[in-house]
Amino acid sequence: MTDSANRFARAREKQAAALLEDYVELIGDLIAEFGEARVADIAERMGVAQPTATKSIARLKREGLATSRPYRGVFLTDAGAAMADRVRARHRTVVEFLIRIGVPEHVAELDAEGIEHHVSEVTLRRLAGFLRS
Amino acid sequence: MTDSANRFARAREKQAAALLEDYVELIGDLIAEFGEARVADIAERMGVAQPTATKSIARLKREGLATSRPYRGVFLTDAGAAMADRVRARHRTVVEFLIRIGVPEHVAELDAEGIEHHVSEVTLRRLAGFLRS
DNA sequence: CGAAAAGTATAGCACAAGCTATTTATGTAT
DNA sequence: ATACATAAATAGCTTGTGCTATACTTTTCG
Repeated sequence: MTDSANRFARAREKQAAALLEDYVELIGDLIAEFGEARVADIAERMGVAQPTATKSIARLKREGLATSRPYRGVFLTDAGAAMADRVRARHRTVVEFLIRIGVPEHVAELDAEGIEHHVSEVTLRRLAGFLRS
Repeated sequence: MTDSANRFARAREKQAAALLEDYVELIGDLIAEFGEARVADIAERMGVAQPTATKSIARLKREGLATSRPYRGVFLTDAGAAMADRVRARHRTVVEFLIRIGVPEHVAELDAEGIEHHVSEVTLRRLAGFLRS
């Protein structure tokens, strides 16, 4: 296995986790904002059709991150809520960092959405350290 | 369409382009290094099975980035070569930037592999500016 | 209370990217 | 020159994420 093969394999794994992270964070946001997370709202905010959201939520449930009952809202498990907190904090750090180095806020938000999922713990600490300096 | 829906949609598009970028850059590297890019070498460096590489190369050809003849090597079109140059430069900038803020080189390489595809032109210029300061 | 509207689920399709197993072509060496 | 080894292509499967169309609940309102 070459070094580059390992890099690519790791990037593929991160990518597979990215969608789950986005859904979990969004569900957490909706619950905080409205007290519940409806499938229709999740779909709208994710920018996908409603059945697509339903299918992804099924995957969240399979992975133990969320629960739901038919025709009722979606809820996060403890694991899901912990992931949501972690993801939200990382997202904020990345956005603030980009803004700090001079990226317009609007662009920072766009870029962060893709970048954040590939920022390791080590790099995240460096970004946070930079923000404090 | 909500703002967040747009962010997610854009991130999805970037992701779809990411694999093509990686292949094109790698093919460029192999040609520079060995004078040709063989499917087997591409597969090994990408960390995928050979038929997976063949399939992705078919997509590159469909999108006008590469050419190939059966049982012969893979070559980049002008568009492909231009993309390879652009991607390689961006990759270097992201890695160097991470190293500059204190991320260990090894981690910088790993993280950059995922991050680079989501760095916009605007952000790239900021990163380059930071490196010059 | 019952009908319309809204929300959710299900069915079924497409495509990308991964895999293994197999076939086909090329290149090499006896 | 043929046989063997290597390389590439093809067949066919899986999973994830997207879609539209349709069916089924639930809620709301006259």
